[in-house]
Amino acid sequence: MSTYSPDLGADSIETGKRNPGRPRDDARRERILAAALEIAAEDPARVTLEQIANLAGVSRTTLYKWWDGPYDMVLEALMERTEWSLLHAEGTALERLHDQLIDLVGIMTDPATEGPVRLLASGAAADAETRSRFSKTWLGPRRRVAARIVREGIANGELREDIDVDAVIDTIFAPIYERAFFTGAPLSRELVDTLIAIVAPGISATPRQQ
Amino acid sequence: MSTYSPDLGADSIETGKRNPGRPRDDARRERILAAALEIAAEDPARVTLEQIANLAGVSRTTLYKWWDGPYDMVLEALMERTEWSLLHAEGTALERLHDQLIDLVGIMTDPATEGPVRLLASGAAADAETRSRFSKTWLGPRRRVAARIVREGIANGELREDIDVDAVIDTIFAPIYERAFFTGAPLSRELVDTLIAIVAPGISATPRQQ
DNA sequence: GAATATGTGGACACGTCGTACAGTTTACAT
DNA sequence: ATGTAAACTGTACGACGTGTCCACATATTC
Repeated sequence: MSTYSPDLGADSIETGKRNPGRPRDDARRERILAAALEIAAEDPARVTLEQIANLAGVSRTTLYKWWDGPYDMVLEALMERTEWSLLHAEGTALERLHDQLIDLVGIMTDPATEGPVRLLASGAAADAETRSRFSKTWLGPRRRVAARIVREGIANGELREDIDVDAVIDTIFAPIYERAFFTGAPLSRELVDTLIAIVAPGISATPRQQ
Repeated sequence: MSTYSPDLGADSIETGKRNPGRPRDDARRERILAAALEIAAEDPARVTLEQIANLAGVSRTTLYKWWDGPYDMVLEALMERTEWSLLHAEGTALERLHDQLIDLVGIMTDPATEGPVRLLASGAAADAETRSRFSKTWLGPRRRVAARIVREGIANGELREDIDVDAVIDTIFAPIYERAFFTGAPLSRELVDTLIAIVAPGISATPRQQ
């Protein structure tokens, strides 16, 4: 039900008015999200409402009030801790795509975020509704940044005009996910270099000859 | 524990001897695998030992004897029904890779196999041991076929000598899986064409100019 | 103090899991 | 025929997570 819940029960900034009743304890909320993320990082199989409630020192009932379930909590927690990866740097389109891939490799390599993302992906693969949630919330923002980079590259003549933006993004991002989720093959900066090198000639307006 | 169990309890071909005791009922085994696959296709959330046992008209105890759990059964059943996709056709390396991609799209589009593969992928993303099982049993054979095609392409001068075979395979296969499992974006022959077109200039020995 | 919303803790029925065990069925061997 | 061995059945059990309910305590506003 809740997706983000930014400042529920807290002051309404515009009106300066408070809702009647006991306000939501924000420290509690953060403890809960931290607990969910920590358990997801250590052992995805142990991500359960009971375990999260225990680790956060909170009643299980409270979790039901604010979240749909463990998936919901991990998604919300992860989003807050990976906002940094949505900033885009300077340079050519290929360089900026390269940087974004490096960020993704960083997330999938960091023990604190690797497990949680795996858990989310697992849910997405299994259930259609969860899949659209994962797609919208996790993949969406990243794909939008990449799409913007590609379109700017097309506009300034660096990239070909006739490329399929979505397919290009798939081509460079999907291998990272496949390795992390399915093959278990290592992720590295070299891999990112290689992926970009494979795709570059096919999307550059003036393909390099060699 | 069991991965394939080809002819346990049946005649040992070499010796012509039978193990003592009641032989395994093969019809029963097939009913069980069919049931597992059918439920996985219809509703992955309902893939449970009890449901499979009921649909197959079999005792739950029997399932424990031969398989580790539902995952095991679906994997075994799916492998038997997708053997056809491991045959490789004729043509240039790019054409053969194209055909293999089409086969994969076929599997991920067929309602009978789409759900099961999703279930397997979901388990792989969540658990390390399951991941290596999925990688070895499902992805492995497909990647080996693709790797062979790429290496032959290199050998006969169609493809560049300095390409990273694994990375190339990732680049064209991973987008199919990402769409099926995560974004929910449609799979089509056109997508396969597009993917090949993006990668082709980067791996061809004599890149096409346009 | 009254009203209101958050948070607690215990209880319940439900479903799945993994294991155990006694009993039956089906084959082979003598 | 009788015995042996392994497949298969049916049932039961404890453990665990889920989802929901309810009475009660706590914090804040009006």
